[in-house]
Amino acid sequence: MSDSGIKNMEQFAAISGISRPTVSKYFNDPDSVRRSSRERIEAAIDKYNYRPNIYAMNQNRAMTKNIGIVVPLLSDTYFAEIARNLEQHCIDAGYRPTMFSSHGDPKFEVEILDNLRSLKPAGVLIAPLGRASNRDVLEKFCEDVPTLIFDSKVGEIGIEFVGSDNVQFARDITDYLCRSGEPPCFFEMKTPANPNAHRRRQSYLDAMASFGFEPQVISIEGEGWAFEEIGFRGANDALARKLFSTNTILCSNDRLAIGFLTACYENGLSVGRSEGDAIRVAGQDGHRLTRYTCPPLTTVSHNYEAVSLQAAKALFAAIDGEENPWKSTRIEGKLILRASA
Amino acid sequence: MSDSGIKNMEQFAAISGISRPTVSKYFNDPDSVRRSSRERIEAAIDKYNYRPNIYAMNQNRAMTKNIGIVVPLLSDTYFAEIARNLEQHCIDAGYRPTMFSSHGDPKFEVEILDNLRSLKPAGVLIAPLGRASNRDVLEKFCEDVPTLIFDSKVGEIGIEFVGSDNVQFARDITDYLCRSGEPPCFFEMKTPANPNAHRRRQSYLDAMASFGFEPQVISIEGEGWAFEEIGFRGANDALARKLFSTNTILCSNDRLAIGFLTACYENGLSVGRSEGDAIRVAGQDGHRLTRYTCPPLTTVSHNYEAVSLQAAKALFAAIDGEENPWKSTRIEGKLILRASA
DNA sequence: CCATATATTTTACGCGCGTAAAATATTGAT
DNA sequence: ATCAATATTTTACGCGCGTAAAATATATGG
Repeated sequence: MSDSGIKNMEQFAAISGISRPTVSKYFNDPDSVRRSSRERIEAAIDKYNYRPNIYAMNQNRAMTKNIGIVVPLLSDTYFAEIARNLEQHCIDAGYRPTMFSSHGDPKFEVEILDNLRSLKPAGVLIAPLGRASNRDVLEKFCEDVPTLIFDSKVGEIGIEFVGSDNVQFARDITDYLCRSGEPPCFFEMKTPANPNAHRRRQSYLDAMASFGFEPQVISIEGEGWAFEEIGFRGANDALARKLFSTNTILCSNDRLAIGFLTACYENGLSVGRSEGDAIRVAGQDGHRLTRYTCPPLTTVSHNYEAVSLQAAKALFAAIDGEENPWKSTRIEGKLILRASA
Repeated sequence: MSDSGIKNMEQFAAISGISRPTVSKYFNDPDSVRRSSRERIEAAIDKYNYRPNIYAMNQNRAMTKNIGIVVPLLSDTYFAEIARNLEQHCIDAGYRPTMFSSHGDPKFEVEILDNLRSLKPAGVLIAPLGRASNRDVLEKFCEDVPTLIFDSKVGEIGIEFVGSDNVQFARDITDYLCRSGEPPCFFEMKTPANPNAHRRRQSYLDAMASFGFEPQVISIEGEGWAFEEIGFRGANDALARKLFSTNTILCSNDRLAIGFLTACYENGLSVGRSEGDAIRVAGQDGHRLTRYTCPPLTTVSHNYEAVSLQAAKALFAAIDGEENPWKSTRIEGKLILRASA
């Protein structure tokens, strides 16, 4: 019964006994028509299952109800999780979200922005690739479309920036590791895709300095987004070369840490904070699988819900015309203590 | 310079010295206009960066170039991976894919199909939730829109079914486990969301019978898609109750196996196929992180590329008008031997 | 070079809906 | 009941493009 013979709003309006423009108003905001009209329209909708043609709706409208959600990599559970949260917030607010993944490639990112323009979105939520992003394209896009950048800050552009407080992440976990055992070294990619990695490293250095400990940073080779593999190889290599001056490793992120744990396992190093353990390993991000590594990984978790809610609300406010000065909102993470450190 | 004053195809056509309908033809198929026209149009595109209004393009067209890709859960790396592959195939074939996640909830699945109708897609690729899917809605949708169901078969509906050969998965790994040590028991969820789980169990039973071994199936409680947690709890419980009559565990899928490994770790059971190891654990799916579990997990991997390619090609053929009888294509997986078994 | 077949472009019209402005209905106070 | 003020509906027009049919250009064969 999905096609009940009603082809357009004209016919639907005729059958429900209301003028077409009133029906049009109803679909844009059910509360903008008289109660009696609304009831008649809704009865007719139930009866004939009519939906307006979405293309005709949007073609002559300055701004649609579409919102684009762009992340660097949907197969990364962190981004999948936050994208899911954002999607729900958009739906709840009456928007039509569409998700896009840059697949770790700046060319795709540019292409997505290009396609997004033609969708005439009311707004866009984007987690840029970071270092690899085309800043000019992104900046131009922000000028043309209400855009909120989250996760990785790329200049002071867009409505505002919302992300995690990576300084606090690294400070708190460094603090914890120093108090509970040997001071950690910092294990990271030499050329990380994501600028947050730099903040975490710097915060680690600052924390170590404030405690009066000598810091050590191990920067490993590797390009791309296969962090587990990069961490695994890097750890194997560093272990073979006995690079570590401490038994405690703070990884720049959880996925590197997962690779690190595998290297420890294959090198016969027992990971943990107990007497007989050889090494302590911690991560950062609160990756969903860190609970199930062996041993479970000590980490700092993003506050997914707070980040996505803040990002969504700020975008909606901007769409509604609120003019606020650019700002950066950084949300604290939560230390999660597990057996690995 | 994105807005160069050109507002519509009329103006663009005038400037490039070609009639508007010819320009329209060009955008629908650049090869359908004379070479000289094409070159002039492309020069003008470069110069003025004009793009047709996507809504106006689609509102008066029987069929769009949109393709919907629907998966049960985008945060599950298996679906994220296969969705990514499908997306690329659609783009390569000149379609505009849009990804949707049912978030494990049949209500969302129905809602997505409902929204999809109004997008007037040329076709849809859907991995249904499975057991929980609303079959009537899905069947009706398949009648109205060219739809290809993949991963989980739900009746003989849609263009064809494309998925992995789960019978072969379980047979081959059971075979391997029997030959290389004690025959395995089968560890699964009692009420799995995905019908493939049943095929795997049955195939395990058949394989065991053919070898003349006594099968054992451990079916654990748990609802939803948090498979690692369900596997972890189920394994803890089963280990405590000493339910296993063998030292070899074949898990119904990798995510259950990841939880199982964690339980082994926390119970002090060393997992592996070496002399001193207490237990062997294997999974099925080829989850991307199984390489980095401790120990790395023996599994059967989906042939992601073959599944997605077959699904995409079949859909495109149907969109192009090819009428083929419904069929089921099941693609073999590849045994991946690692340290866990 | 001409006639015919074919490829390409142009003419002409309509799709389904948004929206300003005009017309009408409703409300509230007197 | 009356009248202004306000809420709601209707009139009237146009958005940007797809597409069938008509007109024209190009290719082919003799």
